[in-house]
Amino acid sequence: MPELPEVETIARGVNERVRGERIVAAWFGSHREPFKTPPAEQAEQLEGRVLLAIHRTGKHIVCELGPKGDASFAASTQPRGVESGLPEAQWIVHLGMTGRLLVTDAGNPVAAHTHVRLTLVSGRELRFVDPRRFGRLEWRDLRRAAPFRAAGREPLEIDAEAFAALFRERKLAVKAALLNQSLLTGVGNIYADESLFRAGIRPRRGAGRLSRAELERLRQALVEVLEHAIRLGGSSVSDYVDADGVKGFFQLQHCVYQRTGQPCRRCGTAIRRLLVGGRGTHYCPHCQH
DNA sequence: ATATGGCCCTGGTTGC
DNA sequence: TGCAACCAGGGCCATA
Repeated sequence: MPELPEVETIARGVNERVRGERIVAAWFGSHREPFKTPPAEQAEQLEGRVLLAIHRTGKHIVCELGPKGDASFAASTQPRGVESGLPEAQWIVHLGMTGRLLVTDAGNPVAAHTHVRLTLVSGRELRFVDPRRFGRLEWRDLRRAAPFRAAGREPLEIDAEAFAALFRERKLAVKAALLNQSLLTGVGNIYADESLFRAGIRPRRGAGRLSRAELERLRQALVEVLEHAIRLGGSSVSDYVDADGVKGFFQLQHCVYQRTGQPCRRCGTAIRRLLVGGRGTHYCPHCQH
């Protein structure tokens, strides 16, 4: 399930590969996809624009797009990477649980559940594949709307004071608070469990009942876990792969996530599993208090 | 206002 | 061996 480190890895990979390329054709295959913008409008708008940059905000991939140009003409006259200028629109991709954004040669076989194919000047394609269709695709015209902003704060940027304020007075479990995207953006089930383990805090503790020291431990644990995972290319559980189809390696570092019954790496106690806010939750009963 | 639980959707795993 | 029930959970929505 792509969370902040996986989305960061994918956004970086896609950016390196397609930045500066012009989209010459856009194909949207499924009309059952919960598109935030009608698929026909997205396809029509994407065609002819240059991908200026691709980056991550929370769990969202934001593609910055230049003004419309003549796709067929541009193909032969615009060297790759020379385009500049301010973005005129954004294409927002949320991968949901099983979404993938892949860069591939146009001739390569099209995987099942491929919902979008963007043909690029170079002959390659940017493809959106999502078996469970929990992903979301949105078009934003920057001439009429503000740039995309996630509701919650970035865990890698928030300072100790603001972090503590997010949890103050809250009655819900600290794990549920970590997963709430309107508080923090980008944290999902894996990194919530792993950061709580690293901070030594039980997932069912009330968010508002944590001491200031515990909250600061949690914030630091979150930063360390997320940055470590980014360095390793994310966690490959289920079928996650990056823009090149390469797996990440952080799953090998997991201390608690999906390790129910296995010995804690620190103390040897069997890892326990329970349900918090309807999500499978893993913790060490000895190391976490 | 905050918090909770159901729903969507498919593939992999489990159980009979 | 085969097939059905079950589980995975991010975000959104209705409800308390």
